[in-house]
Formats: sequence, C-alpha cells, structure tokens
Amino acid sequence: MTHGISAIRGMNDILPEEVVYWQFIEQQLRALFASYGYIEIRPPLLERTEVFSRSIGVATDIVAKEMYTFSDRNGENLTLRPEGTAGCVRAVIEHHLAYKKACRFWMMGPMFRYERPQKGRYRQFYQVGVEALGLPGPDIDAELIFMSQRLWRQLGLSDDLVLQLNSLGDSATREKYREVLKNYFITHYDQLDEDSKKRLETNPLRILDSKNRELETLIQDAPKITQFLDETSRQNLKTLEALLTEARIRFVLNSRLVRGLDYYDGMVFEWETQLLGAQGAVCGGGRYNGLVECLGGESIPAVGFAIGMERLVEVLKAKQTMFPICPPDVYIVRVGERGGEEGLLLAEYLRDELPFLKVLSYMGEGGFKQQLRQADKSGARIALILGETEIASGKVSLKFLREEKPQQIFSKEEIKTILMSYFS
RNA sequence: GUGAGCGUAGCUCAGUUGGCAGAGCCCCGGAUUGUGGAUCCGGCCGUCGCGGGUUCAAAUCCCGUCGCUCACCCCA
Repeated sequence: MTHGISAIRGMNDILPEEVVYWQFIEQQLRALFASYGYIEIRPPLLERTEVFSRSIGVATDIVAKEMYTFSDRNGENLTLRPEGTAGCVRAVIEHHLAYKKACRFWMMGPMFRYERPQKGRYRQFYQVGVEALGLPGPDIDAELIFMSQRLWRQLGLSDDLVLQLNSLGDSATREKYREVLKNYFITHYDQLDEDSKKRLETNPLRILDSKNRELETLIQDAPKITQFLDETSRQNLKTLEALLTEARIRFVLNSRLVRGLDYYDGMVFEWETQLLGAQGAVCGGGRYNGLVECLGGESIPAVGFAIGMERLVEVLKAKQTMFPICPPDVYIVRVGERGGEEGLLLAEYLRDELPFLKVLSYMGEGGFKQQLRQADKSGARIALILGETEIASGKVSLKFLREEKPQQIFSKEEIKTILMSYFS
C-alpha cells in the first residue's frame, strides 16, 4: 500500500468507476460546443515559460511559485501549462487565426500547478476552456454565460450553481482603483492580517477576496470598483446584465470578485457552488482584451472561461447522480477441448455481424460454474454457452441471466437474429 | 510554505488498562462432476505506513519520519 511505487502527489489516477462521469460530461460538452458553433483547438501541454509569465503576471502565485518549469536538453526554459488561455492565444497569433476575423474555440486537457492538494484542487487537473477572440462584447460575453448555463441545465445542476458577476474596467480604471484601494487599506494598516499586508504591495485587489472574517467590515466599507469604471465598461456591464435578465439567468453582482490572473480586464464572472467545501468555483472567466497584444499579436479583444473538470465531477457525485459502468450485452461461456477456440471465433462472428453488440469472452481455464458466475457478475443480460454438446452439433446455447426464460439451443445464424432483436 | 486530523487484510472499519492482530465485504472451494444469483459450511488474505525509544511485553505510550485528507494561501 504505502510501499513500492505510487503516483506522485496531486496527480491522480482516474479509475473506471469515475471515468463514466467524465465521459458523460465530455459527451455533453462536445454536443454543446457544436451547437454554438465553437471548434476545438489543441495547443501543446508544454510552452516556453514566457508564454505564461508574460500573460498570467509575474506577481501572481501561479507564476511566482506554482509552475512546473524546467530546462530541456537545449537549455530552453519550458513550462507545463498552468492554464489554457495563454497557449491558445499564442497559437492564434502564430497561425494568424484571428486575422481580421472573429474566432471561437474550445479545448480540454490537463493543467499543472505545484500547489498543496486539497478537495477540488490537484497538481494535475483538467480544464475545459472556451475562448472567443475578435469580439468586443457584451453580446459574446452573454453568449458564453448562456452556454455555461445551458451546460448546468443539461447536467441537472442549475440549482446548485450561482453566477457571480463583476467588471474590472479597462487598464486605466484598474490602475486608478488599485491606488485608491491601496490608500484605503494603508489608512487601516493595523487592522490588516499578515497576508493582506503582503498583498498590499503585490495585488491590493486581492484583499477584497480574503476569507478572513475579521476583515469583513473593513472590506465591506472599502471603495467599490463600480464607482471607478470607465464609460465603456460600465455600459457593457449594464447591457450584459439586461441580457442575462432577459434570458432569466440569475446573477449576483459582486464587486469583490477579482480573479487571480493579471490578464483579466472588463467583465469577469464565476459560477460557484456550496457543495465542494472551500473550492467552490466550478467555472470562471472573463475578458482579456489586452492579452493578445501582450503576447505579441495585434490588439484583439477576447473573452473566455474555464471549467474545472474534477470539480464538476465532484458536484455530480455530490448530487448522487449515478452512472453505472456499461455492462456487456452477452458473455461467452465455453468449456471442453475446443471451447476456447470456438468461443473466440463466435465472439468475432458476432462482432462482424452485430457491430453495436458488446461481447465479453471468458478467458483461461476456469470451470463451467466459475464461468457462469463471471457471466453473472459482468452484468451481461445473456450468456452464450459453448460446451461439448453445442460444439459437437455446431450450435450455441442461449441463457438469459436476468429474466425467467428457458435456455435454448440455436444455430449461430439464429443466435445472431435473436441478439439483433434484443440489442439493436 | 503554514495548520489540523488520519495511516490496522484488496475495500470499509473494530481492536478495552500495554498481554496470542479481528469482523464484514471481496476472492477461492464445497454442499450441487454442464448451469450463475439466495442460503449454509470451509479456506486464502497482514512490514498494524516506516525508523527508533520505553517496557518482561507495543497496533496501543514517547520521539522522529513518510504518506493521505481537509483547511490557509491561491485558483478551475
């Protein structure tokens, strides 16, 4: 158990029992993206370190201490992606995908952050990302939120997720607000905790996000970014609010929602749940109008969001939505001298004739009783039996494992016809 | 990086004041030689996380260490 080799901390095996949840979600996602006209893009897991340090922000925890960074054999500085947007934007710039046109992408895959694991947070974790480039909003912003809302609906989670909404304004707004906020907290310096004192230098906005109850009133009384928003951001937010209201999507305006990555500006949002303990954000995103230019492209407005797959799976599990592992349709039991060969050939014949059929064959030297027990445990509805008698006559016995019907012997062709009627 | 809780069979967990390491599930066999499930009977399964200390004697007490979990920080 604790001896021998084990997976490294924070990097989990997703076992068959859980994979069914992932497959269900992925299936829903693909259909959802298709219905909105988004197309898949697959950037590599590894990028030059600067792709992330320039976009996410050197002062953020992600870049400062959470990246898996190393030199490859050429001495090049590489990093396992800690998030998806930066690599996507790099690809878009490199291949001129957004040249004078809008484009909308989705992507799915593992991200890596060197953090202490806890519930809903791991060192290798999976995100589904959606990015829309070349569109200033707020119409596209609304579309993204509609899309996420539709997913919750399809997964049966509408009542478990709350939408939080805010705007960070343009870069000038943020700069100004940052100063105001800093001054405010400096005048109350003695009330701040250690973490917040540090944040005063690195990112004062982050103090607003503190979970420390003792700071509650101090933060409550802090100046709100809403009061400083530039005209465009203010208008966009208002329009978005109206669109959401018309679409009957409930939201909470949260002026304390700041988000951790530096590239966010303008509208930001987060879908939160109470079902996951401390890591309640299942989906988060917002505008990043400055990022494309920052990474060396033209100035192109953009917006996107990411869903934490593990967290989504956890929510589904918490709701006790069950997804049984899909059992085989038929299980082949065979004994006797020629049983093994005949069984394998029968299975192949059935797969040729009935491609939709799920066939599991017993392997090895087990006795008849043992094989039938395995057939039962597999969950198969029907056992096909090849024994001495059957093989001698070139036929197959069909036994129902879940219903009261007599066992009968048939030719292979008859078996095919019967299975077709049951499973097609 | 910081804090708390927990490490006993493949899984879920008991284990009293320090006194032979247990149960249920799973798996295997039998009752039933080619008929599964229900029942009954039997069997297999241990570095008590690891290392040291105290003791006649440690799963149990002490110290250290590793791992897991949750939380802080931060984020999806």
